[in-house]
Amino acid sequence: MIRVLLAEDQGMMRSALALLLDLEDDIEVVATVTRGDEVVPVALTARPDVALLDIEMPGASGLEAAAGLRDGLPGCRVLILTTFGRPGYLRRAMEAGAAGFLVKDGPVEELAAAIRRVLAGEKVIDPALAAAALSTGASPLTDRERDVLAAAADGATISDISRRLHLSESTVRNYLSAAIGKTGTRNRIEAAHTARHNGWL
Amino acid sequence: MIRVLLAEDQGMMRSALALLLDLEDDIEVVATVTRGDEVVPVALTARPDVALLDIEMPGASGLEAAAGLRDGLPGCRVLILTTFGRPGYLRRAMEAGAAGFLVKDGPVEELAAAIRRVLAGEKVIDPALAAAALSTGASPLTDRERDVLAAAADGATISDISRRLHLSESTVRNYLSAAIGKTGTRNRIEAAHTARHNGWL
DNA sequence: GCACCGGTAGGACATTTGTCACGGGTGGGC
DNA sequence: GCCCACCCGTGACAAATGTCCTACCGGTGC
Repeated sequence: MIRVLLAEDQGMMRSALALLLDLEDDIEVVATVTRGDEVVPVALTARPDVALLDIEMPGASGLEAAAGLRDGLPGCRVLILTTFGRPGYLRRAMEAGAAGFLVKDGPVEELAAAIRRVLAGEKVIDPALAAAALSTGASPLTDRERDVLAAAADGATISDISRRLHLSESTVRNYLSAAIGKTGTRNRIEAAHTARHNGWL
Repeated sequence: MIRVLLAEDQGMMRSALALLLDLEDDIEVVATVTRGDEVVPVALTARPDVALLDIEMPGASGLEAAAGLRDGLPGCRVLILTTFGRPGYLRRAMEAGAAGFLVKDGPVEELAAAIRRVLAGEKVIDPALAAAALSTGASPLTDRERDVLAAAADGATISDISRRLHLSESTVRNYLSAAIGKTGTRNRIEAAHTARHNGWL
């Protein structure tokens, strides 16, 4: 039996996946969690062979959880399952030691198949997505530029950001300008859009 | 047997729900579609008793599809199933003649139960959500304000919007200013956030 | 040692954005 | 007929935003 840990915050998706996976006779869902920060502690006692992680979760992202698992439970394979096939997500998933990356499109049968394949040591990645990740390249944003852009993306003004990040207003303007330039856009809103689209936020 | 039409664009969710519903012995999924604009045509031949509609779909939203069904196939009950419990969504769903409104949290068992209840003529609505919808109130935005804010939300500048909507730049500024005022926010980004959060876009 | 990059900051400047006061037009409700 | 809401527009003004240049500091790589 393949022991699976399932991390997914959306209730209906979580229970549907758990039910479907349990229908497979070689797969057993040994634990389900709803928050990213519960993944590692629960995995340490449940000892899954494969962890199926959503990315967008409260507490911690699936990518952070993947990195935590690599350190805390190295034998456990990580399979990322996400709504958004953003190039940056795939890149970061691989850097966090994930063995596979699936998007929540495509049929459910893919899922069980992917679980068996990562357990056999294979890497499971959508080829089209891999190509997109390679062509898009790594994020051009520095850490600070990312922070500032993320803050600006939810409506903060320059002075809000400067207070929130303990920077001078001039510095914030410089970072924002740099982020806009590097993303090839015309203002902070477009910059935030393309950064999000590419998984750079 | 309860005949169900399932409209959901996300592949894994769609097939998972279809499978789970078919496991119930009094429910039969007679059609699945992936786009909002396929709902009515398919329903006219498949003749479902209940239509289970996602809101965010390509082609047309589930809310538009619900209105189409009310006109084209009045006997069919509509059950909206969505990720976001936005007050405005619930309000618009009811106005479009929906019999129920479920969020994709909570267990899958709720789903089959809700289907049976709407077929029995009941309205199925999360009480907490109903309270939020009532307290938030209807959208204060006029049609034009909504259009302009929506355009601004994805990075368009004033002159972009004026060209896209065939308005003068001054007019666009006035509408944006009005939208910012009515949402009680400080700039277009915050205005877009709260409008989206409340389901006004 | 030196070049380079990232973080931080200031100043000057043009552009964009947001506000306000005002006007006109249209259509619906009482 | 009158009022009101919505549509569309102008002009002026203040505030925020975006760009560019300069500068200093610490670390990293050669």
